[in-house]
Amino acid sequence: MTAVPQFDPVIHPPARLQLAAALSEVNDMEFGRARDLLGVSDSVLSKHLAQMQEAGYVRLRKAPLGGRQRTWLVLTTQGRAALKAHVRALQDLAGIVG
Amino acid sequence: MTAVPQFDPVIHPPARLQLAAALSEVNDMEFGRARDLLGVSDSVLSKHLAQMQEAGYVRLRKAPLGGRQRTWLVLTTQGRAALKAHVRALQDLAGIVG
DNA sequence: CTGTTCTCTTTCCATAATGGAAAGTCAGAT
DNA sequence: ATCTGACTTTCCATTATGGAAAGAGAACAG
Repeated sequence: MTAVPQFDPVIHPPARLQLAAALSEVNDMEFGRARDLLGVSDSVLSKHLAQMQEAGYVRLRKAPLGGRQRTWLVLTTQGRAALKAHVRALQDLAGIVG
Repeated sequence: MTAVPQFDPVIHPPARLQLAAALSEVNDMEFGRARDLLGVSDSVLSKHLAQMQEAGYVRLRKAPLGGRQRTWLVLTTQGRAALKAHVRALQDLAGIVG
């Protein structure tokens, strides 16, 4: 047999996986809230977002809130599919049903 | 709410996750077979195994086969549980049922 | 209009992880 | 005693990840 199917390198790393998972449960999330949720610095979240955007998994909506500009993170359909595929791949791989 | 629950750093990296998954489907696997399955070099597999052993997820059984000594990899109960927990954590996180 | 503040981005580093090649180890074959 | 096969360990190079600090843009103060 060849190799085991690879996981999506964009979505697999813990921080990005957790972010995708968190975003999958809401319509959108504020940048600052996501940063606190992951427990990382602004710069780190920003860099992860850049990669996820490049892969088309996340979209950033900039809109004012309380006077100041805020950035809202939205998991795209593609990102949602990638997350789901990851979970499914893992289940298949592990042969775990429940 | 504090941060998102962390994934087990020992079992989360792709190579080790795939190895754990592969081992979860069999009673044991030969070192060489696992190496080919993952598509890595001897040294790399050996190093991953060292970490998984240290975590108690894998046990190595050295036994002769065809005259030469071979190493058999066995996923421990603990390793199996860790894999299962990982999958479940992911499911919970993603809120994906099917 | 200019300076300040808030909210991200980008740059600059430092550290850790991952991978391969090559050298090292060890048991069994010769 | 030596050689060979099957890992293991060491050495290096590359990449990833993280934070701090400097940048950039928008809105507000004055």
